[in-house]
Amino acid sequence: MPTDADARAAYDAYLAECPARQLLARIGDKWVSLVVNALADGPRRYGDLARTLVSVSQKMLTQTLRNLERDGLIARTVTPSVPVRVDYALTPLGESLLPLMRAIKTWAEDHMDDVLVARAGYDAGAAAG
Amino acid sequence: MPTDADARAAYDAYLAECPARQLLARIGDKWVSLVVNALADGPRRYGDLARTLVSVSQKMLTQTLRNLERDGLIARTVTPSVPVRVDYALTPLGESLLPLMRAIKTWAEDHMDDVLVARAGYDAGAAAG
DNA sequence: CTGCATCCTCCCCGATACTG
DNA sequence: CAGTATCGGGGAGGATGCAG
Repeated sequence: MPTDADARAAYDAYLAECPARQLLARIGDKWVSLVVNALADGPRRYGDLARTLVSVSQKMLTQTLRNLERDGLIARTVTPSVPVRVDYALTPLGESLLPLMRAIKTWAEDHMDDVLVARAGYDAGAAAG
Repeated sequence: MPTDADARAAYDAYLAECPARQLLARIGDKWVSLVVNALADGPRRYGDLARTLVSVSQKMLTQTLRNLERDGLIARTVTPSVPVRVDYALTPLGESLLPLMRAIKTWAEDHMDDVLVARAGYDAGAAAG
């Protein structure tokens, strides 16, 4: 009768369904925030995004775009010319995320210095003994 | 002259310093949000947190707490009794994070259903061809 | 130009055992 | 009670090659 394991499984299941956790898992992803921000000003082509997010690998960019498309946050438009042209744009749902991203940016700009100071102090203390 | 590699390194360095990215990396961490929420109502003991976040391993809980302490978001208080008692509490800086967490939760509750619908539709379309 | 498949590496995290 | 140290599996992610 592994009550412990049961409780853990139940909690894991709960976490997997928790909307806030799902959202955090999404936007916490390294490339998601960057892609969303890159699309904030309007649609962009795949290659354009790749050039903007210089250090993203092709694999991760595609994977990120697919996930965002799957979640209805961005729309993918294929223009069957030669060569093919693909545009990505924020959907209304994706745009509704922008204020939240701005709030996050604002907090970061307001308080990240404090965090850095705390971090430096903690490391100094650890180094000193 | 690998201009490409240079650009990537520069961009990586930029990202590493970007406050918003640092914040996202923090709160995007699976256990950080849960610990912060668990401490929102007041100080808690280590064992108490472990029991609340049922499925967290000792290692990850300690690691998460250390990181949050290092960043000045939570305070660690040791009471040298026998056995030792350790309390964790949000600092003012950590508390300033709560409105942001609430905003995230709000967005999630307002829009996560849409995301789930989009996801189901996408998967259905993929399955159907 | 856009994107998928494969291989391969690294590191995150869980499990376990031990300490003050 | 509150950690630290160590080992090993698994998954994330980069590099490369190929396709439409």
